Amino acid sequence: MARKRFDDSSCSVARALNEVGDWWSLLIVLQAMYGTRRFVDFQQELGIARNILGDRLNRLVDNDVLRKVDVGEHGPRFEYRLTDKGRDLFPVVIALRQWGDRYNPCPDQPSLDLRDRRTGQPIRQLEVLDADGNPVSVRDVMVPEDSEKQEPGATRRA
Amino acid sequence: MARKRFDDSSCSVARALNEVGDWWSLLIVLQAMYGTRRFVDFQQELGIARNILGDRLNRLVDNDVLRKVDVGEHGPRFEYRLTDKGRDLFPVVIALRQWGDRYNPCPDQPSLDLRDRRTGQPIRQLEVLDADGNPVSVRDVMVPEDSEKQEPGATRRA
DNA sequence: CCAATAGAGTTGCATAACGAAACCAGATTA
DNA sequence: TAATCTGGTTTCGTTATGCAACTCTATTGG
Repeated sequence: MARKRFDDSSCSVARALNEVGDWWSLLIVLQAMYGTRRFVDFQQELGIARNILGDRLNRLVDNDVLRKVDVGEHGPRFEYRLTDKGRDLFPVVIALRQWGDRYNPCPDQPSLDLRDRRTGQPIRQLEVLDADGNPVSVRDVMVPEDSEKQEPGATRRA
Repeated sequence: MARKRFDDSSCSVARALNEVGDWWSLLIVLQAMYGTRRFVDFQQELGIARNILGDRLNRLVDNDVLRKVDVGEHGPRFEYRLTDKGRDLFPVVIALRQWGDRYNPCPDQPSLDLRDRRTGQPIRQLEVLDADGNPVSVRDVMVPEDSEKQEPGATRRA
């Protein structure tokens, strides 16, 4: 049977995964953040099969994560560029990178050292904060009583 | 052919996706964060097929994201609980949730209102910050010259 | 004591998704 | 005119996924 989809799920995480939750989509977005824009470049840098790449690019364009731009002055040339929506996946990518660096560091290479281009400062560890700036862990989180109709089980431990 | 794997990829994002990058794993982790612990509960709350659930749970246990605990006082009873590694996926989940809330809000329901249990404060939007606390966007990021051997294309735009 | 029920899976089968390589088509270069 | 480049689509065989049915242990009800 087909993969299950979550377009109509009440859970926004599920809906997000619907768009970028497969094996390749987030890696394509990541590659786009590195500056890759053309079909062949995605194909070579990711080592993805071309049919899959075509399918994923189309889907990302459909979902407004990428924009397909015709830059063909001589011959067919297209570029896939991040939209604002795509660019806003940055925290997701960074969160995954930091998690991967922490728990699955590459044995023979140091972690990628990302820095702010202007200040030269390294990037801080992502933290979930409350409005006052206090760090919030999984266990600290709750859903107010009068708005817990969405997620099954959300009341118990949120 | 089988899905491509990235165990040995130099990219920590790819390695992270290797462990939680499929359709179900992150949703299982999310559900675990809500407090779900038993096989049947995961099955019912997620609507996942039992064989797939079994496979994913095993894989998450293998990867040390979940811990399988035998709580069988009378009859076989197991619980799948988050490890520290699993709990540290919290920022990833929150980042996805905020992205989903922003770009794919549920038409008929408000977004889940997560708050700090103690302070009652809502959770702040995740931001990527540099060491000084300045927000950093995709375009601001770079990789220092002497450490850019890891990711193809990382130099151009990081 | 026997039947029914629950928890935790496993097995079998059909279908959809994936991956590799071949193929196609317009435009450019040699 | 042939070879090449870009951007795909097609074909085909292998996996993965999903559903339903089945297993096995243990508890509960009568």
